[in-house]
Amino acid sequence: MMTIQTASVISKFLPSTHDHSRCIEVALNRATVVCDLQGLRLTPIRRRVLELIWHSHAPIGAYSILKQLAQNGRKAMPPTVYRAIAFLRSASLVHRLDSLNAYVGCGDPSEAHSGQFFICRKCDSVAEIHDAAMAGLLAD
Amino acid sequence: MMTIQTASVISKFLPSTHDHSRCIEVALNRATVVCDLQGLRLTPIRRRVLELIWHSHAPIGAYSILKQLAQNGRKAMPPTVYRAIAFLRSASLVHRLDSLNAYVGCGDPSEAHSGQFFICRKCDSVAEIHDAAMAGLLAD
DNA sequence: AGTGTTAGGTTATAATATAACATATTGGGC
DNA sequence: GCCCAATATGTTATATTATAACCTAACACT
Repeated sequence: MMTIQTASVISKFLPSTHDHSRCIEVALNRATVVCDLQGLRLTPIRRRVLELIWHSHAPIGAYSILKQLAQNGRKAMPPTVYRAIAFLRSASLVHRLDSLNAYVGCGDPSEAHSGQFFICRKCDSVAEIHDAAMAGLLAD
Repeated sequence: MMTIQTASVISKFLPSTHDHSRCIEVALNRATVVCDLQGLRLTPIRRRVLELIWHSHAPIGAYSILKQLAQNGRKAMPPTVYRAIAFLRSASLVHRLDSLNAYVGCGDPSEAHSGQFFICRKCDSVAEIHDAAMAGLLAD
């Protein structure tokens, strides 16, 4: 038996009543700042994809993003979306949820990290935690 | 900040020198017992797929299993493999590693469980742990 | 303006997984 | 042993997710 500690909550489940437009606004503003600071280019496509991912706290699939991009007049193909996702992930603005083949906005893009997620089966909403001490097991 | 505890090691990384034929043998024997006890049918296809998954401690993809099944005279199609995998997973004999779209034998099929995995980037080998207390976060 | 770098467009295809329906095999009651 | 219902497998087609490869456009810097 071993012990794992020091997990911190990055984002919690929010009540369905929360003002989500505020979440989107905050996320986009943060993204702008993060990219500015790091000399990254948050182009219109990348910004739009991030906005679509933040449409809710539920993870969204790449082809769902693609459909919505296409609706807005743009004709978009898969590489467009996957490139935007790759960029956003590399900037820690978005995480991939492997178990769902889907993507979700990161609540704390201040620095690169990998976290763990809890996915609500009722509302599909996601909470993120970060555990800094798991490496302990690797000593075995 | 919150604390998560009580993670137990289900299977460790093994030295590359270990007698892997023994691992396969043990896994197949355990599978026979587990299925017997639960009234599950470990058919030749299912047994063969389990054996292929246990070919090493590295996770293996469904289509890789498929190719190897096909080599042995059987002509196999995707549903054959996916059904066998579904059965083995339902019996906790195999786990899916979402991040790799791949499957790995379970070191402790004694009862249903979901675990966490560490994947060695050098040898692709997998170690499994189980954490019983993560539900604490859900109280939020 | 010229040029090297990064971003995006376009076409095609790879890799993973399942739907839907047909056939075969199995285990259990009689 | 025979039949039936349930389970397992075969077969065909297609859905879903993701990337390769190559080309053009926009940008940033001199």
